[in-house]
Amino acid sequence: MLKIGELASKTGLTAHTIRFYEKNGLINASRRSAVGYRYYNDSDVRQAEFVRTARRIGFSIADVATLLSIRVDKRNHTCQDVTDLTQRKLTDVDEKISELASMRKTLQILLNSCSGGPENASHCSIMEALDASNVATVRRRTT
Amino acid sequence: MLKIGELASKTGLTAHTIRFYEKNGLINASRRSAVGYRYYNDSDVRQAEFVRTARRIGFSIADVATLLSIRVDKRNHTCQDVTDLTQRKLTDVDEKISELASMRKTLQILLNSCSGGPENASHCSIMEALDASNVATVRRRTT
DNA sequence: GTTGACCTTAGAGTTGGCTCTAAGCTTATA
DNA sequence: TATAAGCTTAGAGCCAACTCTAAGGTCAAC
Repeated sequence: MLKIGELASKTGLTAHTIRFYEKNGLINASRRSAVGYRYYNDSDVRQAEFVRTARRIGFSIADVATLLSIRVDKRNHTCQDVTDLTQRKLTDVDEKISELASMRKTLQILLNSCSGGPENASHCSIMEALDASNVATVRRRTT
Repeated sequence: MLKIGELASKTGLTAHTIRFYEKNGLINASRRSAVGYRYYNDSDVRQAEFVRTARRIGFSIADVATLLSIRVDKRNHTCQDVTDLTQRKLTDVDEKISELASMRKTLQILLNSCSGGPENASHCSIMEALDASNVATVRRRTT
């Protein structure tokens, strides 16, 4: 049986985070000592690792709670329940990526438009583009 | 001279957001009526549009404040000041994209590993992969 | 028997960017 | 003149996921 600090170093979570996850129903200590210390058995450790893995992949705390509820009762859930959640997450991630890709593209265009040199910014094409309110009007440099 | 609601509909910001930006030094009303109504002139409107454009591209409020300080005093800033900020932002965006791309890859592998069918989740390969703590061990389906 | 590392709790603070509320005043329209 | 739409402020609330604090109790080692 591990104490919270031991679980922390084993999982790479902090003790604070473990308590926070407990408050959110993701991790629990199957035993408490007489004075209240948390003790984690092998099954608790596996659950904590499951949580950590799922969080790293990008599942939210609410998602992980759902995954755990499937995990404890696999026979009453289908593979589709799991893939649906995973697919939703993938769609979220794709949306975020495309927003960022759009920002990236604009930033890159801005950078290409400006020399970046030590001359003063009076005619800086990035500043002009931001002022134009229509960043699409920015041109690549040809010099 | 526009009132705050007019500026809001002109820029696509809300009046709340405009006041919030004012508190953060991004937008100001060059005139107040006797009873305190904000009035925006053309220059204020252009600044508000600049702010909106920069925010849409992904610059933070602090970044926009920096850009504005360059904007009001272009002669004492260089193109490099501007490109440095833009480059930093691009690097941030790239970092976020690569985190998301890594999540995306894992999610896609998980999805490929599981049929997603109506059978119960007892042998769901996604659940198994999350349990394995080593999601890299997951296999694509060959069926 | 004292030091120092570790544990407990409730609850507040952080980050960033809004978003909203309450309570009241002003202005435009019918 | 009545009503509705719009404006003012300070300040609270929201979101996610932590992160930290205060004030104290416990435990192992020397």
